[in-house]
Amino acid sequence: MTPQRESVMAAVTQLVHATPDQVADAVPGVDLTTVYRTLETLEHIGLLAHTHLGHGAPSYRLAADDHVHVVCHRCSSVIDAPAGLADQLSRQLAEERGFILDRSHFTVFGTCADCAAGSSHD
Amino acid sequence: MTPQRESVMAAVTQLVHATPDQVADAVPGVDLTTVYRTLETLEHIGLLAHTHLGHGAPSYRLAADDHVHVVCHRCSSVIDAPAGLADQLSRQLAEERGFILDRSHFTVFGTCADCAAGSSHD
DNA sequence: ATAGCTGCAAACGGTTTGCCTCACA
DNA sequence: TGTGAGGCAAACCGTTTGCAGCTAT
Repeated sequence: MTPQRESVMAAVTQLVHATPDQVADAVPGVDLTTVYRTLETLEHIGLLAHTHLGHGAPSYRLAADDHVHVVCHRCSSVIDAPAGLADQLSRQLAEERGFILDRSHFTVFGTCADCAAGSSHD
Repeated sequence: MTPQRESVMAAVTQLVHATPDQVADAVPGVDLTTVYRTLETLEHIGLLAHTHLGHGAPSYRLAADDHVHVVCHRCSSVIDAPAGLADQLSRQLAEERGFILDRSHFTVFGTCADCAAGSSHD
């Protein structure tokens, strides 16, 4: 655990969800390359997890923070839902196909209630 | 419907799942930029849909081909599962949160049976 | 004439690579 | 003194933008 790694962990902890770019901004003095390499390392040893919350950069968070993501692609809001939301699907995939769902990577897209209500704009 | 658009539709139909790059390879003489713009247009008018099957480029397919994707991130295999797989989750999100799940964009990740069995590597 | 589509080239965002340096076992 | 971590710059991939030419109203 180098100082840079401690800083990156601290930044992700504080930001809850963070792209590599956001992490780099939060840890001035640490090179962006180092941020990428560090995020990868920390994920590999199981401290962090990432998922894709949209078209851009991936979002990192603490692996211990076990929840799934529900993203509105109209307003881009991200809802953190309890991990249990994926349980039934997870069970079904396991039973029918022996497939082990990775919940940490689980994100679904759609239209949130607010956007569905005021569904004027595209 | 220009000739280029017909070609792109034909290519996606034939490839089943195709990245913009793969489409461009399948339609020589059509510029990559045109492929991007055409895929976007065809998606907008409801003929195509795309989802993200991994870290790289998005994958386009016919919108009429209504299924969800299950991806093994160990061997990168893509399983096309019936759209019904998402029904329970879809219902739950609608009831609890008024969230309308977009099935065309639905992809889940995990470890397939084969990789889970021979789980030596990585 | 006008509007929309195409091609080409350049810009762009996000990420990775190569290489050289430094710190510490 | 050798191994791993960090910094910097350049390459890289996928995508978008600007612009000019073409085609079919």
